[in-house]
Amino acid sequence: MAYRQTNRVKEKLDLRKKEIIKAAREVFAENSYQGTSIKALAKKAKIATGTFYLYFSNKDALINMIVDEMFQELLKSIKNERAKFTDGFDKLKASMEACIKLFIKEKNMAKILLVQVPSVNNAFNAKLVEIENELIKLTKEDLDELKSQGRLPGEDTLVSAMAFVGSFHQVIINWLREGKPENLEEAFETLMKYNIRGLGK
Amino acid sequence: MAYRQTNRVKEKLDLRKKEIIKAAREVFAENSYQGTSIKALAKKAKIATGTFYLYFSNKDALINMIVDEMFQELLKSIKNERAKFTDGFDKLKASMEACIKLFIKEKNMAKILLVQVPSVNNAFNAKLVEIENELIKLTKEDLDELKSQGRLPGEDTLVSAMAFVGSFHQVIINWLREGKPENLEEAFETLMKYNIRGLGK
DNA sequence: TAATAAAGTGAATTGCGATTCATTTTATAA
DNA sequence: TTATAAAATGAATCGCAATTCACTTTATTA
Repeated sequence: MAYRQTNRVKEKLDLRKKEIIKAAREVFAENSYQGTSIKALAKKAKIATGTFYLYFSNKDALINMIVDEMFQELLKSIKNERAKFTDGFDKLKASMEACIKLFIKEKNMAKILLVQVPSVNNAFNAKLVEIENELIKLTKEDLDELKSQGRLPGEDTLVSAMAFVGSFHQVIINWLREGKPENLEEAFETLMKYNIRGLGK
Repeated sequence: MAYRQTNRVKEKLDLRKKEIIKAAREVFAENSYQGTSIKALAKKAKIATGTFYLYFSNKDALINMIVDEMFQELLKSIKNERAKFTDGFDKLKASMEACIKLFIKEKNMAKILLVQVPSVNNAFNAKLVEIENELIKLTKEDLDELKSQGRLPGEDTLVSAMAFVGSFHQVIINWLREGKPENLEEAFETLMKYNIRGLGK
């Protein structure tokens, strides 16, 4: 016998896998998921097309991994920021601020996630919807808590949560798509005011 | 010479074209635009696949015609309802009510337009974005008018308009996707209250 | 009713991009 | 240094769906 994968090689492979993901994020953001062939992706990642399949079973596996990573990062960031507050309104604000900050930091990633929203395949679409619904659910929990404290009017918190998340979604989408509003952080302040009033504080 | 298209035939062709569009709306709503082949569409429309190309130059031409029709219907409906009012807030409410009513009436259509949002091709995507932006623009005009009357705080009306439209968008999307909220008309009332407060009336 | 043109048909073609695979290169260990 | 297994390569294959086209059917008019 002669050859057992050594640590040095393992690290090299790990690195290369990360490079492929990085390249994928870039080309997917430039073109779209659908619009980029494995060939083009491979070119960007500086590997042969066949090599791609040594790292991912297929194109879907790749996009799923990317979306999962994004989702995890988003949730982690939200949880981190929320932990700093106890008041319901503060937590709500912290959540959305975490989103905004992450999107600013990872604009490319956000484009894939939010702008391209490709109906690519059911599994992928379902994942995006799941993320959105998770955010709505988290928001609804905050609203229910505030409502139980008598700090919000007795309206349907599900609809309010959707309105809340939807308003952010729309502004972020437009910012990603056409750069309007120019300053997302500034828009965030307006948006928060809008929604806090909307909730009926 | 022998044969000139007669009126009877012209009408038959017109009818068939409409049937194809109707069938397309149905299958696109069931599966997606991308997910339905011309063959499947033809089957639904009870024509041969080749016949499709006698009516449309290609698949894109079809979806563009459908989206255009939807857009026209939506704008017409909005304008109709708005014309009944002069007060800014009333016009705003009338616009959104017109949207909601049309979406309820044309749920299938709405699914294609809003849920599938396929990144299919740039031209198509651009059209969807255009529709959304048009709505935001119309809303912004209303807000600017209200602002000039001193009936709204001095915040960025573009961001407010996006928040307004986005909140509706989100609720409608969720209603289409998973049937929550169950009663869209009821949600509409909550949403209007939310947004009127949000605007800072 | 016969000649002709429009309308319709669906199997065959085409094109495109994901995936495979025979071959080459690189890394490991005896 | 050599034998062997892993990793990489990219041209060839495969599959799928849009589009075409040779042929059939239907409608019109002389």
